[in-house]
Amino acid sequence: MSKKLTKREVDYSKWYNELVVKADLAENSSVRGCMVIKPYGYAIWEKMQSQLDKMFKETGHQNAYFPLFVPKSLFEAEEKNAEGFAKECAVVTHYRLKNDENNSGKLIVDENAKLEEELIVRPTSEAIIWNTYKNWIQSYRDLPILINQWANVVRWEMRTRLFLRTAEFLWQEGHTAHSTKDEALAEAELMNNIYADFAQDFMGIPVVKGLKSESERFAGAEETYCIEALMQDGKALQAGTSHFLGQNFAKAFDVKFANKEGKLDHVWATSWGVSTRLMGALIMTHSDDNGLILPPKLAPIQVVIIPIYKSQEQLEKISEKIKPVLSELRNKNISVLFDKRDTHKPGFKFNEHEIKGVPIRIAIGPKDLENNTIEIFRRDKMLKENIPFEKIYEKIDFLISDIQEYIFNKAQKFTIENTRVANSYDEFKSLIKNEGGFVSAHWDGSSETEEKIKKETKATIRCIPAETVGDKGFCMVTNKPSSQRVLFAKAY
RNA sequence: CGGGGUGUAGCGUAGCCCGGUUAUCGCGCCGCGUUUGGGACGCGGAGGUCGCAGGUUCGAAUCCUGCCACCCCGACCA
Repeated sequence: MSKKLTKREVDYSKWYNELVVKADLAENSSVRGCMVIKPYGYAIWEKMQSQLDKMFKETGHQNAYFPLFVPKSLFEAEEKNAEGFAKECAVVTHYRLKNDENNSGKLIVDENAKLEEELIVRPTSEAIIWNTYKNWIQSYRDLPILINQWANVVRWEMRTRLFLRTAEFLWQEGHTAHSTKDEALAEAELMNNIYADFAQDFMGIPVVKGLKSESERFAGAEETYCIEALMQDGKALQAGTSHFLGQNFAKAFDVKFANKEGKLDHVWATSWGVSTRLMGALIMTHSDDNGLILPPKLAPIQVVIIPIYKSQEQLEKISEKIKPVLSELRNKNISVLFDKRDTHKPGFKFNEHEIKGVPIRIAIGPKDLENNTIEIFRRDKMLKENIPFEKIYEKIDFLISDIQEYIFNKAQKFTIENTRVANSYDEFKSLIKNEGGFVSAHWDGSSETEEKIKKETKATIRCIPAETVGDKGFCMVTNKPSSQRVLFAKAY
C-alpha cells in the first residue's frame, strides 16, 4: 500500500476514489451503485445541512416531508418531467414475498401480491408534492408556500461514482408556490444565489452562476439557474440547480388560486436542490496528494491536539496543560479533538488527520512543556511552526479564517486560470482537447449547434453566465449572431 | 445495452498462458517485549467457499460454458 496518494502517477478518478476511501468518508455498498456514508463523511454532510438549513430559514422557508413512493399516475402527470426521468426510475410492483416451494430457505415474489398501480421510488418529488399542494392552495392568501424537504432520492444511473452519481443520494429539495411569475422567478434566482454563497463562503468552492441551455435544463422547467464549479482535473461539475417551473406543474395537477380580483389562475412554481454531490465537489476542489483539505467552517474537527509523551506521567502533565485550552476553544465554538489514544504513535496520528483534512493540528510534548511552547500546523499549506503557549488562541483564530480564505483563493485562482476564451471553433477544439477547463465562446443559441459541439468535442454548455450578458458576437460554429458568450467544458 | 479489463484473507496482490505438495507476498489484525517530536521494530500467531453455478479431468485458483459483481471507454445522465 502506498503511503502517499499519488495523483500524478494514477488517473484522477482513481486518485479521487482512493482519497474518498482513505479519508474515511464513504465506500461502495453491496447494493448496486449505492454508497455507505461513513461517520466522518456524514459529519461533514451534517455541517452542510445545518448551514443550508439556516440559510433557508433566514429566507422564510420551512421544512416538511413527503412520501418516498410516487404512484405512476401522478408521476406521469407532468409529461416532460416524466419523460426526462422515466429511464432511471426504480419501480415497486409487488408488496409481498413468499417461500419458494422448489428451493427451501429462499424467497420469491408473490405474484398474487401485484400492485394495481406501480409505485415509483422518487427520483425527485415535484409530482407528489404538487399533488399535495393542490389541496393546500385556494386563495392568494395561501401563497407563497416556501417548503424544503431533506430526503433521499433514487436515480437508476447506468454508471455510478461515489458522491458524484450514486443510485441513491441524499439531498434537499425546495418546492415553492407563488401567485406571480415575477415572484417565482425571483425565488429561483434567490435560491441559486444562496447556493453560490454557500459553496463559496462556506465550502470554499468558487462557482460560476448562470442559466442552463435548453437541452441541459431540468425536465419540466422553463428556466434552470445553476452553479458550476471547476475541478482540479479541468472537468466541470454541476454543483446546484434552481428551477423556475412556470405554471407547468400547476397545470398538470390543476392547482389554481383565486387572486385579489377573484379570478382563478394557475400557481407559479420553483424547485431547487443540492445533494451529497457537493461532497464530491469538496473532495475534487481542495484535496492534494496528502489527502483531504477541509475548509475550517465545514470541518467536523477544526483543531486536533496530539500529545507526545513517553510515560503516563508526561501524558498527565500535558493533559493538565491542555485542559483549559479545550474548554476555552469549546466556549468559542471551535471543535477540538484531544487525540490521546495510546494505541497509535504521534506520527501515525499526524498522518491520519492530514488525510482527513483537519485544518489545524497542535502537537505538544516534553520539550514544549519545558519551553512553554506548542507546535502548530496548518493542513492547507502543510506548514508548521513553534509558538509561545499564550499565543495559541490568537493563532487559532487567525488560522481558522486564513485557511478558509486561502483555500478559496487558491481554488478561485485555478478556476480563473483555467477559464479561457475561444474566438474560433478550431481554437475551441484545441482548448477543450489540450487544456480542459472552462472555455468561453459565442454560440448561436440553438440546440442543434450545441449538440454538434457535444458530439465533436464532448464539451457541453455548462452555464450561460450572468456576467457575460450583453457581450455580443457571432457563433463560432455557424457564424450566426450570438447574444453573449457561454461557458463550455467537459463535465462529470 | 456495446467494447475492454478485473474478481484470490479486512485492503492491495503473486500464481492462471503451460492443471499436480500445505495457495505467494505486503499492509492491516491479535499476543509479548522494546519503542513514542512525522505512517516504529523484533519475535510469535490468527485469518481463505481462490466471485457464483455447472462441466472436462485421477486431480481445477489454473482449462471450458453460463451467470453475477465491480472498474474504464462509449451510449445515457439536472
